[in-house]
Amino acid sequence: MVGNCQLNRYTLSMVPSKTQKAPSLRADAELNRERIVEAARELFAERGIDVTREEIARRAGVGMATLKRRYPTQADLVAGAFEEKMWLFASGARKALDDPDPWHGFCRYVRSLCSMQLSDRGFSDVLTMTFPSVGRFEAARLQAFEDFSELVRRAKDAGALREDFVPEDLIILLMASAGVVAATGKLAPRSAPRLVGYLLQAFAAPGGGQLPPPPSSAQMYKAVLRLDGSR
Amino acid sequence: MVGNCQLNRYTLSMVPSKTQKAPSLRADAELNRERIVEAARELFAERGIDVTREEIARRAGVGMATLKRRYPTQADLVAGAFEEKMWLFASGARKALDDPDPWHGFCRYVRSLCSMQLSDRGFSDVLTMTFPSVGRFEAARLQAFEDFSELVRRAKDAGALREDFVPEDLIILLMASAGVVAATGKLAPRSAPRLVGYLLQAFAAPGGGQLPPPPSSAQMYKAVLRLDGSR
DNA sequence: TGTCAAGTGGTAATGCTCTTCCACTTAAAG
DNA sequence: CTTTAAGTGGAAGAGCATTACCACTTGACA
Repeated sequence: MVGNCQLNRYTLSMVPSKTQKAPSLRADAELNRERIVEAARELFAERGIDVTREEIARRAGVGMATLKRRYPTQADLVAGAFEEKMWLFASGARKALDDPDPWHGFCRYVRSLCSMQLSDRGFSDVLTMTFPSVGRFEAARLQAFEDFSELVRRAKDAGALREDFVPEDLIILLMASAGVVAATGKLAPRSAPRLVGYLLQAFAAPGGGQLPPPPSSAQMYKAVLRLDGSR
Repeated sequence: MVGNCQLNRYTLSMVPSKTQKAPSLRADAELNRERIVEAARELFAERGIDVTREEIARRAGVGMATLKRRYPTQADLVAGAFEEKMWLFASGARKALDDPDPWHGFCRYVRSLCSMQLSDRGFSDVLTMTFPSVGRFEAARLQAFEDFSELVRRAKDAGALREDFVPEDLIILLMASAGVVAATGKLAPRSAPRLVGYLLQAFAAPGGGQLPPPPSSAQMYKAVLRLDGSR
């Protein structure tokens, strides 16, 4: 499932070379492929991974047939659009390990993931909910999970992270945050970080930590009712 | 479900009488209507509010035309299926106010909402995400929000709830929990309460509180990949 | 019991997206 | 420049869920 990589230091497989994916594609065809990926990234980021393929083709300026030829299914397209970002997600955990203060690295990493979710609804979907391209990202996911687990160990040893925290709690946090992002739409930048703030405080062994301010009551009300045209 | 019970306070508006909704419906037609609502409740609970209307008609044992006549849109159907539960949701906040210990009432209420989400995916959807029947439940929602706000005030006065908590944080919690429920499928009963446990601890002024145990790593892995046939 | 409007289910029509097919275009190699 | 296979867009077709229609059935009331 995890694939054949496994990367002593994931250098090679870390960045999947494009030639690997497109071994021999005519120049114009390759250009079209890139346009498609770009269009998919934009639309996924704006509206999540459920945008229609026709719309992607339209924005990319290609015909449906071309899209279909390059990326036969929605899952292929999602994989193509988010592969790099998944590795960014993974490399973030590795970078967090470099932080001399493991708890600081932990918080920074979690917050950075939340930011990624906020700036890209599609990525938020991919990380947690509705998973169309199952084994596609497993290498990256596993790598991130292993590094994060090590980070957890260190943060516990430093006495900053509660002992009963388990790495799977990160997944729960990502799902929770994704739920908030999906539900609050435009207001997400105000509410999702607040959730994360609460959770980081709950994860901390003693007390510490700052809590971001909440959105206003009226804003929240509109968000729930979707009166603001979100989603 | 909640029926015509409930609390002299908001007796009238609390329970929308069925005669109001169906002023004069032939006996057999009324029976069919009830069958539809029942079928919708079952299917919504199992698979969320996106089940196809055709399937609902099939389970109810009526034709599509009948369904359409009674409940022209999905939103009408959702409103019909969840109206009682929304009032249960609201009355829970009122009941929580009766608790002599406001913080205890607070926690119990929040946990009960989480339970409702767990036992009914559709209700989880209705409470937070994708909201098709906008102004339909607003009376109940508003009632719940007011009572909950009062509960928050008391819990703060008792020194049990942190001062910077705002009632809107409950909505964030519900959205977060809904995200976890939606994402983890069958595993939700193990993961959503853990999220709520963390959050309640974060909400508490000092420390206190129990944290439910997390699901196993393998389970979580399968949940994320949707290998368990969930959803 | 007879009447009839309310109520019913099947089916055809609509709308939306994805998929398939095919004649035309064009990059690339000799 | 010529050749040709890779690549292209549009249009037609298939699948699915919702909506509209219509001839038939049945509860309710006199």
